[in-house]
Amino acid sequence: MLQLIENRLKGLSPAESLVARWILAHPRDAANSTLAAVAAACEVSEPTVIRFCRHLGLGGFRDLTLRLTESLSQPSSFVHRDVNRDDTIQDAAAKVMDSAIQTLVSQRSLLRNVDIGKAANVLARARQIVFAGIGGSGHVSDDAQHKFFRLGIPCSALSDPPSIQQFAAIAERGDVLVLTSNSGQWPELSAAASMSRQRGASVIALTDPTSDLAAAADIPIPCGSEDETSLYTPRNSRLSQLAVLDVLQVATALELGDAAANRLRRTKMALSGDLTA
Amino acid sequence: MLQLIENRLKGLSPAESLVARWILAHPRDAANSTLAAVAAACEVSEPTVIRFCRHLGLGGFRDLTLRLTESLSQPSSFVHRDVNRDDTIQDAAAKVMDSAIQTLVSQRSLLRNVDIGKAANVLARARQIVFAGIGGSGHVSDDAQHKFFRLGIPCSALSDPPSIQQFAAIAERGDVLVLTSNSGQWPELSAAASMSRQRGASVIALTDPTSDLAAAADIPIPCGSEDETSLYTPRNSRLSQLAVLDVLQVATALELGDAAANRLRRTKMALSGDLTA
DNA sequence: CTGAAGCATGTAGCAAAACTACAAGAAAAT
DNA sequence: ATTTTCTTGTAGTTTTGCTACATGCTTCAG
Repeated sequence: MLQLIENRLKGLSPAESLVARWILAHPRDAANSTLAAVAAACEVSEPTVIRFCRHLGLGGFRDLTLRLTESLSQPSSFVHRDVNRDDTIQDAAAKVMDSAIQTLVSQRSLLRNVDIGKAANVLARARQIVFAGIGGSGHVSDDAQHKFFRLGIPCSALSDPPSIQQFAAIAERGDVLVLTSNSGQWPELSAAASMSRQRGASVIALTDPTSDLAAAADIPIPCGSEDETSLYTPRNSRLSQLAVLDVLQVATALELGDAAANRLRRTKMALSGDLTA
Repeated sequence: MLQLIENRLKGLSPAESLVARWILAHPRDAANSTLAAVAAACEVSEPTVIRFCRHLGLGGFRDLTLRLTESLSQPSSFVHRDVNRDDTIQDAAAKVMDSAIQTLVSQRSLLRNVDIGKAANVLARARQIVFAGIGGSGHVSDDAQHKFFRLGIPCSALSDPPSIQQFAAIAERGDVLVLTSNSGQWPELSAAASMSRQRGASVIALTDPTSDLAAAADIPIPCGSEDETSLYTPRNSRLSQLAVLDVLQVATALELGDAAANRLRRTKMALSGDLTA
């Protein structure tokens, strides 16, 4: 959470960044204060504080205090520190692993406020699922397709804008489009989301909750909106995306019940050769 | 916190113990609800809920929600428990995330005994790097190729046995073959590793350290050897593989020094449009 | 240089939420 | 049976978070 605030710092207006800096300096106080107290301490008005919360993708001030206490209580053993050129190889390795772990830990708490059941419900009834993403997110989509087809649902994965737009043009009611994007700022993806919805398909978006894409989707799922600033930091958000898609797959399997369980069992057996016997 | 409530249970009046039991049964709901909602759910009056809070030594209802989110986010050390069909969607989601985190935590300690520097050294001097894997590991290879090319090293990714064997047949000194396999038991991969080495190429294998493939490689890197037994457990080892490849990429970048740093910087700028200006 | 448009910020008011005071009823003690 | 005490709910008060609107600043076209 604090990490998230720090990353967003430069994108905020003067008054709001005042709030951000005060919270970063007194996180413990902020978590236990009232809206009025925080506004007074920052010497800004109350609505400014609320607007600050909204810019972070939170529901309001109440949400902020909850998230703050949450992140303050988390173990700090895997806090992320950037790799720099003077690190030894072993230090760098530990840092990269730590940041990966930290990413998943934050994603875990992000998911607490998401209605996974709603997404699972839609996915379970899908006529077909199309996973789509550009660049690195394309590989995430491939992975998802490779995982969901085992539930017996027709699946495909698209990773270039022309294909994605073509699909949007022929999407039908019952189709589910799952879009993955780190920033959520590619206009092509938002356009595909809008057109698909217009044609009656459902759109799930794994992306920054404040992005255009999230706004264009039926079911936005906040995902890995963290930093990615440092030169040597890998794109950890894809790990979040993969893990969230795992969550969705498991949730969908539970929703589908025995039928899905049997298919999963048979796919496992296929690999160990038990089916041929 | 939940423990504390349980201890105090018998010392409470009837109406208050109603509240206590409801909170113990629905801690997550309680943390996100309002006083009125909790009172309604327990079928008691609002002051009763407040009195309950005071009996616990808390300041009020506000305090209760804070403390609850706090203790709920204290990850139960992310120990892995299998998802089963009776889990609620939210429970299943937490379990999936926990198992993903646990996988990375163990991978982190596995890496402590691996000479990353040796692998980075080989990679940094490579004429070309070929990433190869079958099935799910194929996507991991794609991701790696998509990441390493930014260092300026010629890279490709192969994900089917025929292609992999063809590459092994023409591998040369200076080429590096990075094989990824969960079990390390596909004979095709071990054969490709042996032939590549025989022809003077280096072979790095991300796999089970006791496997045939690990034995056939120059530099084996233990990776995600955990079992993936349960029906609903995702293949977490691929998260380990991705993270380890991140580590290798960062290590290689550090080994290459300024040249790689500049290339990384330019690839970042390309995305934000700064190069065209 | 002027005026319009858009953005940032604050003021005032509102609805809800949390909390308090008090009273009614039940159980226990005299 | 009467008083006392303890438990619980009702009604009211204060606080809190939030929204609608207005003001002022910046930016940019003409």
